[in-house]
Amino acid sequence: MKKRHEILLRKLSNRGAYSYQELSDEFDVSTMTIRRDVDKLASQGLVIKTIGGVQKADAPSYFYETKLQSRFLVNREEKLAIAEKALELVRPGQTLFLDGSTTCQQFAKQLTRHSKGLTIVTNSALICLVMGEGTENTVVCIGGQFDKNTASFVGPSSEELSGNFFVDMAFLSTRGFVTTEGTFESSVGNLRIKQLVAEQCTELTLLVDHSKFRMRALCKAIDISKIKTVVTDDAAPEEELNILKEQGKQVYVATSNDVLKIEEDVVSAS
Amino acid sequence: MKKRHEILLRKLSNRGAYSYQELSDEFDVSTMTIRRDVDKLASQGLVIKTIGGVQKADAPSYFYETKLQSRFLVNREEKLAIAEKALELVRPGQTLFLDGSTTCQQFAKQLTRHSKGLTIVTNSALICLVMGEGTENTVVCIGGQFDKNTASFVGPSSEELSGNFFVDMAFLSTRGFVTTEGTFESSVGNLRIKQLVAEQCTELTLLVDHSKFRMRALCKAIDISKIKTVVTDDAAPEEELNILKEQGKQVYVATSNDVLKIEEDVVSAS
DNA sequence: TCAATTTATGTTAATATATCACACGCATCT
DNA sequence: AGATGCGTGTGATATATTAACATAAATTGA
Repeated sequence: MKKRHEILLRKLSNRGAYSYQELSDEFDVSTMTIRRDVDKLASQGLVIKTIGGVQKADAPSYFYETKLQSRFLVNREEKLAIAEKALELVRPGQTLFLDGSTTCQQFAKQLTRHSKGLTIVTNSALICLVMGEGTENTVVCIGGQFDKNTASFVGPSSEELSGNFFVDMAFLSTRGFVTTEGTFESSVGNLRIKQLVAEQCTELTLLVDHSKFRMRALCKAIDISKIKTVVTDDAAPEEELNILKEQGKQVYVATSNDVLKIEEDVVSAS
Repeated sequence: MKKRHEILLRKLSNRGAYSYQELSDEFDVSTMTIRRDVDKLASQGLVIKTIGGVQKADAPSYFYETKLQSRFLVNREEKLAIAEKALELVRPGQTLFLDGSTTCQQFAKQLTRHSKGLTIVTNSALICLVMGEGTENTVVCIGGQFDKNTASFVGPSSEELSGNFFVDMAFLSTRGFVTTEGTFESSVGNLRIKQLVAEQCTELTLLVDHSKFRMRALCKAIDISKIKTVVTDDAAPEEELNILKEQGKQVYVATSNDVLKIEEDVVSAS
């Protein structure tokens, strides 16, 4: 590895992108030479060639999990809208629990931007990283066996530990939600932790996008009686929301700017 | 958000990059239209424009921590060489502890590729994610308060939990290493956990690049008597290695292909 | 030490790519 | 109907990329 290569990588880690011209001036070599440097680094995946310059290759590919990444994109706008709405529920100085769902990741991102002085308890590695960047909040993580599908910690030692935490508000997402019964999960891993958290929080808030309503899954997780508040998006079925209100639940409906369903055919055909 | 935009993002999450021509054919619109789509998405940071096409914006920026990222680049080749060498020490079925250092991250990456059936215990969120991707190993994480500088978990509850784990081999890195005394750390956060792990492992291996030798830091962490094996790179001072050998330590020296020091002046001047 | 070889670099011309400006079709609103 | 705004396609122009060649510097082997 050449000296210029090393320096270029370090420069990129400070500032995200440089033009060939800038680099040519700074290193005092021709743009052609810089181009050749960049070609080499790009072929190793260390940088990304852009038009007229070079950009840092953000995170090495192992920094994220592909399945999670794609799940992050499903109903992205609704999840963002729900996360923003949920911000209204948080009071200064509170202790919160967030599960490892992508909805809660969005929520964590919003919390990082708009709040400080909170204590966040989670069992998700990604939430820790999300909140780690420039946050003014304290983040506590429950350990345990790492589940790569959800990037969160599950199993006996998690459960033991989560039994020690008592939070003001728990924010949970779910796989399926039946308004007369409660929430459902399809994997037993997260089930137990969610149940423990539901037991030990003062208030339980459910973050559910419209696609979860009227869906059951393998196991019942949390009984409807434990849920105090529900935050969803404006595509959620009216009648279900009415059932919740009749039960005395607080219902928050977030309006997402642009709800566009994607024909799965088009995508899977590619 | 337009339908084409949504679909393009999902396509990119499956396959990393597309040319304008391909997209033009698939969507049956002109390349100009695709270019305009990509421009919009690029301005939102959702994709990256490349020459003749578009590439997915790997991880959202909050997926990684900037300081960590840059630390990852310091002595990168030496750390990689050390990580590869350390692979030789691992036996099938063992239980290992890895700390949150960048050297151990490299090691974790190598383990993911070259081993299976191991149980890895760590207090680092990044190691979990590193090993989560396609690993055949079990990963267990110690929870606790999240330290954003090292992306690892520290504090009382971590210490309590780490007291429950007994591993075959612990791989630790360090801030400073004096061959006649032991290792040194500059933050108290990781100190206690490293000490506990050192107590409770059958074998302790130190992964240190040459820059750590003869350096002290705020607190003494681990006494030299506890260390059984040292893995370092070929720029480590000979005499120090001899001192280790005289003490009966196992010493492994990794040869990095290309050791080039970078003048800090040049970098910091930028 | 010198010549031979490789490697790194700069210059130019060609090719490919990106951008701009304009015109068209289509929907919406008054 | 006419006006407005939006998305789109076409072609001209500007810019960037690549390839080919020439030169300079470093490396190698006798």
